[in-house]
Amino acid sequence: MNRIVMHIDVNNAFLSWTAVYLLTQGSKYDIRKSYAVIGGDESSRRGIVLAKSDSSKKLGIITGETLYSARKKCPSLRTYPMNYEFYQKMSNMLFCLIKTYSPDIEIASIDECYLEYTKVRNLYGDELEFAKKLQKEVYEKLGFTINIGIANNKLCAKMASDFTKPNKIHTLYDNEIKDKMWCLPINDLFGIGKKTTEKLLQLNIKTIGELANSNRNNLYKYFKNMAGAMIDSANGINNDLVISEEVENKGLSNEITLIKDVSSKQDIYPYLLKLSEKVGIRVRKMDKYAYTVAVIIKDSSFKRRTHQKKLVNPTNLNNEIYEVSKKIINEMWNDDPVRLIGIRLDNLVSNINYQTSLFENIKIRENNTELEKTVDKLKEKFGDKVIH
DNA sequence: TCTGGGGTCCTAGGACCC
DNA sequence: TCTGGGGTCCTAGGACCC
Repeated sequence: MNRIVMHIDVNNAFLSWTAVYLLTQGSKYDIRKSYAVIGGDESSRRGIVLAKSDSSKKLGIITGETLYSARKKCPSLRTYPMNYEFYQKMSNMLFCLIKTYSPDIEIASIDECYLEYTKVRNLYGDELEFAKKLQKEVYEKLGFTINIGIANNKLCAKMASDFTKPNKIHTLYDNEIKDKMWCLPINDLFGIGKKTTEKLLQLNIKTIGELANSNRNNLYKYFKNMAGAMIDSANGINNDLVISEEVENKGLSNEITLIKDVSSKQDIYPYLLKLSEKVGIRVRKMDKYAYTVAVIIKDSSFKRRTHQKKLVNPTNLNNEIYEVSKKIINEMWNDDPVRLIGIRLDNLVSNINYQTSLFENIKIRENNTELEKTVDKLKEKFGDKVIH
């Protein structure tokens, strides 16, 4: 029997969820039916479109563009702020509902997941009928619409859920790939972004079909090891499994766009301190230690740079992260204006094997970790200001 | 009052070792 | 006396995704 995989995707997730939120707050007005977007805060230089309604989309507004530019396309545009906590709640409710049918789902992001249907087909029958029922149930219980893609593997299911929106179900079985996918422009293929699209167009490869039938050796010259994977994708070939266990993050980062460009060490240090605390809390919560600390900066022309340091002994202490990040910024930065600053922790491990520390030092560090964890809990309970 | 924040994976070069 | 080849680790940057 053929494998059956579904990809389930919330339509305009952030905007739909804010619409649901406003309706539960008694609003009589559904922002999904108007010229609306979810946008960042312009006064703190985060003014971009994060999600848009279908009518905004029809006017050419795209995710990622500035609100300034979106407003030029639609002067009457209404913008709403993010409500991340509520989004997380809606996301959890959606996945819980889907899990009542099968535990075999992979959460791919806050608003999409894969469902391995092969094993439960005996239970629920025809996949198309099942998808219709699921779609209806989600709308009735949670108040928003989803797209469902049905195919014989993850990639094709993902492609299918993206065909037309909203509230649609599409199939892209192996025998439909030529008809339904090969006519699409090359940038519609999952994994092909802006840069690769530009290169492919230069080679006169414009559609997924043209990529599917390209010469492997020829493409190898331009894309190296990527070439084979690209051609396979274009042919709808994909063997990825639906992985239901939650995989732990490989690393974690926090970054912040500054209200104003900063060009002195003294002004950047307080941000580094704040970020050290933020990533510190997160890594301690995971019960992990980081071997690598990286500092990320974005300059006034939006060029990103990173520098990192590998530690002899991994850490999860605010103060150690802060001291290392100060060292890094001093090495990498000569006070040119900076727009964004971030800290990333990588090479996370669960256990510490101290290479150089004496027993007493280990004791002290373990005590510090315990102390900081206690502070984390107090802050969580009573707010940031409880301890100075 | 122009351009977010959080991730993943891959590549290429240099250092170092045998 | 005149330069191989393979492997690993580390670093910086790029591409992509939501």
